[in-house]
Formats: sequence, C-alpha cells, structure tokens
Amino acid sequence: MATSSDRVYRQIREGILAGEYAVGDRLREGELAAQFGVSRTPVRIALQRLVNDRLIDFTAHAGAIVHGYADAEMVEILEVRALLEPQGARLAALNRTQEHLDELFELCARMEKLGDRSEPDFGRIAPLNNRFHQVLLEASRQRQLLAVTTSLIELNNVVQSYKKFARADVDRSFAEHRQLAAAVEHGQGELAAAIMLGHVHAALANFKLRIAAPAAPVKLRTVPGSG
Amino acid sequence: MATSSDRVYRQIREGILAGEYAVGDRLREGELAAQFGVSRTPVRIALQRLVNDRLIDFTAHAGAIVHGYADAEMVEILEVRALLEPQGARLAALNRTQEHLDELFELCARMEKLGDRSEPDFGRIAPLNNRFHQVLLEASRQRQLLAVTTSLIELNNVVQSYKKFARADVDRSFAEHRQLAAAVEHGQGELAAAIMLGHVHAALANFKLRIAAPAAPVKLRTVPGSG
DNA sequence: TTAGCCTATATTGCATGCAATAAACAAGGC
DNA sequence: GCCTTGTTTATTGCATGCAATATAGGCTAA
Repeated sequence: MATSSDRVYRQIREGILAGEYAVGDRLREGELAAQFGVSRTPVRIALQRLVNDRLIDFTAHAGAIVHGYADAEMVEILEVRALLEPQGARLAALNRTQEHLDELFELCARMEKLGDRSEPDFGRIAPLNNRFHQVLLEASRQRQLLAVTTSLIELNNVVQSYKKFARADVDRSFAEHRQLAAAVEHGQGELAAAIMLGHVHAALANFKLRIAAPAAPVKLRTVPGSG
Repeated sequence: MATSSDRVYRQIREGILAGEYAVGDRLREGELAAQFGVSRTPVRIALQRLVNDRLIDFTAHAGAIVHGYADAEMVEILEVRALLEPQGARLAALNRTQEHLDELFELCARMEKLGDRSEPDFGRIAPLNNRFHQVLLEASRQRQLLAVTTSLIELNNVVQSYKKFARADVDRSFAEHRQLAAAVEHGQGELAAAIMLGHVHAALANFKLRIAAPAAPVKLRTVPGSG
C-alpha cells in the first residue's frame, strides 16, 4: 500500500519505537494530522492499527496514549518468547534456505562490529538483533508462529531493554547467535531449540537482575562462579 | 465503549464466526453501513480491527474479504497453542481464584449436558469449550500469554473444526477438561500442563486425521489398541 | 477549607461529499 | 480466436463540518 494512512502509521510507529513519543504521551489526532500534513481520517486509521500492535492505549473520547510496559510485563513477554522461539529455531533448522543463512551470518557480523568497542552502540545493535530473531522465525515457514511472535519481539524495542546489557552479556549473546546460525545451517533442530531457550532465558535473567538494581550495572560475575 | 464502530465491529465479528459471511466473501463498506444503519466511517474502523484479528484480508482500494484458514494453517494454530496453553494451565494451578474454579466446573457440566446425546450440539458446545480454555488463561494471571493466545483460540471458530469430532473423541475431550479443572483446583501445575499438552495434541491429531479423510468419519479405534 | 457540582473547552466520533484507484468489460488489432 | 488496451464503473481513501463526550477548572455551599 502507498496510502496516507499507511505512511502515517509507520511514522508514528517509528516515533514510538525511537522514543520520540515518551511513554504516557497523549497522541492527539489533530496534532498528528497537522504534523504529517494530512487530515484526521488517516491518522485515526493509523492509531487504530497501533492499538492492535499494543503500542498505544485507546479509550473512546479520551484519546490515545503511548503504552508503557512495566517491568513485570516485559518479563511476561520474554517468558512467552521462551515458549515460542525455540520451536521457531527448531523448524528453521529444517526449512531454512540459503538466503536465510546468508542474512543470519551477515547480521552476526554487523552486530559484532558494532559491539566490538568499549561502549557498544546498542541503539543500532537492537534492530539487528530483532531482525536476527525475525529471520529465524521466517525460516521456520510457520506463518502463525511468525505472526504471533513478531509483535512480541517488536515490543522489546519500546522499553529499550538493550541499554542494560553489560560487556560480558553482549559477548555471550553474540556467541549464542553464532551457535544458533551454525545449528540452523547444519540442520540441527534440537540443538538450535536448546540454544534459543538458553538465549531467551539469559535475557530474562539479565532483565530481572536490572529490575532489582535499576540504577547502575550490577557488580557481579555474569555467571556465578565462572569468572 | 458504546460507540457505533464498536457495535459494528462486534456484529461483523459475530457474523463471521457464525458463518453468516462465508470465507472469501467481499465485505463492502457501503453495504455494511446500510445494513447497520450507520455511515461508512465506523464501518471502516470496525474492518480495521478485524484485520488485526486476522479475520479478514484487506488490500488498499481492493476491499476486505473474509479470511479462509486452510487446513495447514489450522494445524499451525493448534501447534502454537500446544506451546502456549500448557504454560497457561501450569500457572493457572498456582494463581486461580475460587471464581475461576467455579466457572471451570460449570462449563464442564454444561458441555457434558449438551454432549450427552447421540448427536452432540457442537454449535453450542464450541463457545463453551473456547471459554474453558480462556478461563484457564485468565486464571494464569499472565496478561501477555492471555493476549497472544486468545486470538488463536478464536480463530478455531472460523473453520468450525468441532464439527468433525466423533463420539469417543467428545467423551475423551470432556474427561480431559475434568482432569484439568481438578489439577488446577489442587494446585498441581505440572499435571495440569501435561494434561493440556495432551489435550491440544489430541485435537491436533484428530484434525489431521480428518484432513486425510475429509468426507466421512474415519473408522478406527480412537486410541490404537485401546478399544 | 474542602467537597461536590456545574460549566466551558478541547478532543474524539460520526456523517457526507469528493477524489483516487482498481477491477471489469468492451473494442480493436494481431 | 485471443490477447492487449482503453474506458467505464463501482468501491475505497481522504477531507471537512458538525455532534457528542470527557476532562479540567472555577464556583458555590457545607
């Protein structure tokens, strides 16, 4: 589609994911319409779509506000991903094409490049990371699994939890990506599923740690007794 | 909300789920607007919401048609449910209230009453069955799990797969419901999860059987070697 | 001083008219 | 006879105006 409502939808969505509209911000139809140079009609359609993406909350006559995902809700999202994504990885190992593999390895390389410095550029790594998970789901050839999981992955952008990763966590995460890509390449479905389960659970544990100590990175060995 | 668009949304949705609009039917804004006595504006909003429910397909300038779920897609939906609902049952056993339990047992009783005849009234059993699964998810207190799984459960209504259940399958299904409710009542999360996994897999196997022999019920013992 | 109510205002909900586009059909050429 | 192309027509996309409603602020009374 090249309709106005579609453009407006994508622009607002980008704005929310980029943090331009803060959590709790009121999104007024009139303002947005003026901002994008259209009437309120396509804006209304766009807002409706964002409601179903669960990016905004909407009540009749009261308007739309950017949905804030509390920590507990983010934990829930990761827990659901832990149920779905291992199956995606398992089937990706069976159904992937060469194009999928190429993109997976390319994403690994780009992420490693951005992360290979004292201060990793999380703002640019995060979309690549999401795309990596997305490609695995596409490779699984399960349309329903893809549809359900995609929305969950995107919600991770809202809270920008990637800003809370420490050096060692980044290294471990990237290593797991490589292992995943390799397992998928060689058709090792069970291995891929196992790695993915650990991968999501690691993110979950990391997030929970940061909830407990929200201010500064926790001064712990990343794996108890390993460092 | 008590807005027109909300009413229209629910009515169209009911119509699709009840089979009044057949798969592939074109839904014209003008027709629907006249039918419900409103303008096209609220109809457009309603259609947009149905798109996100994945009940209709929509392309710009081309209009909306009722989405038909092919057998393969239904299998995928049940496979995803097999990943999600056991976790829902597990947590329901820990977090359920007395109200949840009451509704579960009441649903069991009503379903058994409707099914206790030579020709079970599947048209009325199906909504109760869906509600049973829904209550379990609500009892789990996991908002994300609930949100994700609810849409999948509703899609089962579209294909009306319940019409393809044989006598013994119905009995087994109802027995599993009772076992689920009992496990949830006694806080046996792992047991509940295991029963749910088997329950969904049984529906899945049943559905696949009927794909292979779509015309008449297959003449087999329902469980190999058990009858 | 505070609680309740009422009014004013901003914002959303809906209807209608016009513009844009895609699908269907007919006519002409190969 | 069939394919291609131009035209027509039905349908959707968008803009605007008006009606309905929720929210906020001030006012009155206890």
